[in-house]
Amino acid sequence: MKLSGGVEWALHCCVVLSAATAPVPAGRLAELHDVSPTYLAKQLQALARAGLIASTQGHSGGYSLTRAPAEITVLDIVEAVGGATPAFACTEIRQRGPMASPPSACVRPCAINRAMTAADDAWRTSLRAVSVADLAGEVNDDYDVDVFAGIRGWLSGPS
Amino acid sequence: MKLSGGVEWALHCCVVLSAATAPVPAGRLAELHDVSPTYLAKQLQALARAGLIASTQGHSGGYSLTRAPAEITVLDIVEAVGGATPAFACTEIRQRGPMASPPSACVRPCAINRAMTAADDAWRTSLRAVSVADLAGEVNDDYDVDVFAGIRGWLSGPS
DNA sequence: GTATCCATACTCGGATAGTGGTTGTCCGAGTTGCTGGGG
DNA sequence: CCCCAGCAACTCGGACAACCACTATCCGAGTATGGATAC
Repeated sequence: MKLSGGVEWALHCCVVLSAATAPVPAGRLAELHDVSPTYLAKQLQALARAGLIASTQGHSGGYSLTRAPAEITVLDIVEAVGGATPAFACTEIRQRGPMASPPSACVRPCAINRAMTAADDAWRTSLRAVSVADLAGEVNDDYDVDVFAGIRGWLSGPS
Repeated sequence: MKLSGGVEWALHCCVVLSAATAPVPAGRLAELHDVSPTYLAKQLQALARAGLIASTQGHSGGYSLTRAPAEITVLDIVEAVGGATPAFACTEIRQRGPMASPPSACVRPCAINRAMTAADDAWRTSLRAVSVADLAGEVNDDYDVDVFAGIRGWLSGPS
């Protein structure tokens, strides 16, 4: 039960992108967060494949959000990077072994599967309730200064 | 983002144990569910280490629940087998890189960590709301016959 | 007949290999912006 | 002065290894049962 560490990177990148005014290259994002540039590129590619961010090639290219920050939920990012398959996969144990239930009696998921799926839904619902815009607002509220103004300045700066 | 498959086995075993009247050996549980006996033993050991089930050694020994089925939640089992560490681990990215926040400004968790932790709490709350007794009741309601009477008979039967 | 002892077989428990997925890395394809020359 | 062709540098994208957790397995430690034996 472990979530891919790249999810955290992707979330931070999306928050930064929501404040950027121009496409940001993957290398610049990696430098800003002090993480492996090549591996971060992999996560950004996953986000691009999911349609959350768009890539601009060539000089002064990079990544930018495709939708308004308020229209991108944390769940979108987590599913794009970490995979959308539920954490729990029922293998239908009840249909195996000497006391196996006949398939005709297994029209609905078993009780264990229902409980795990309900928990998974609760998890997803909680993540769906938070948008990138919400995150950005909270980050700014946490500190007294305007963090994103500083980031914007650094992004447009040299090197 | 994948939950250990052994969690499903452990849940089924606990439901079966809630219906058993005598200790059940690990090998018998494995035969009932048609799974690897040695690997299932590992999961049962984890449950025993967590204090959810007790082992009786020697002839006619086996595993049995230590508490009433209503006092054992699904979360207890999931944490015992799959580990109790949260799925999301914040690495404090905000304190790294050229725009790092000073540690003095990081008294509370960052917004991303808060959102992920809230979702994790929702997941755990959902699992905590279901007990082994609830599962057993639902399983019986799903079928017309008394499933556990059959299982009890098979458990006391030969080979 | 009863109590004791012992051999047996059965149980769990931790230490030990194999495998898929996440982590980390690399180089090639494609596009943009700039520069220089020509009209 | 304006336009165009060429170049160079920068960007992403997918294909390629290394490490760790989950999967699967084995053999040793310990104990209750059952029977045989002595009283």
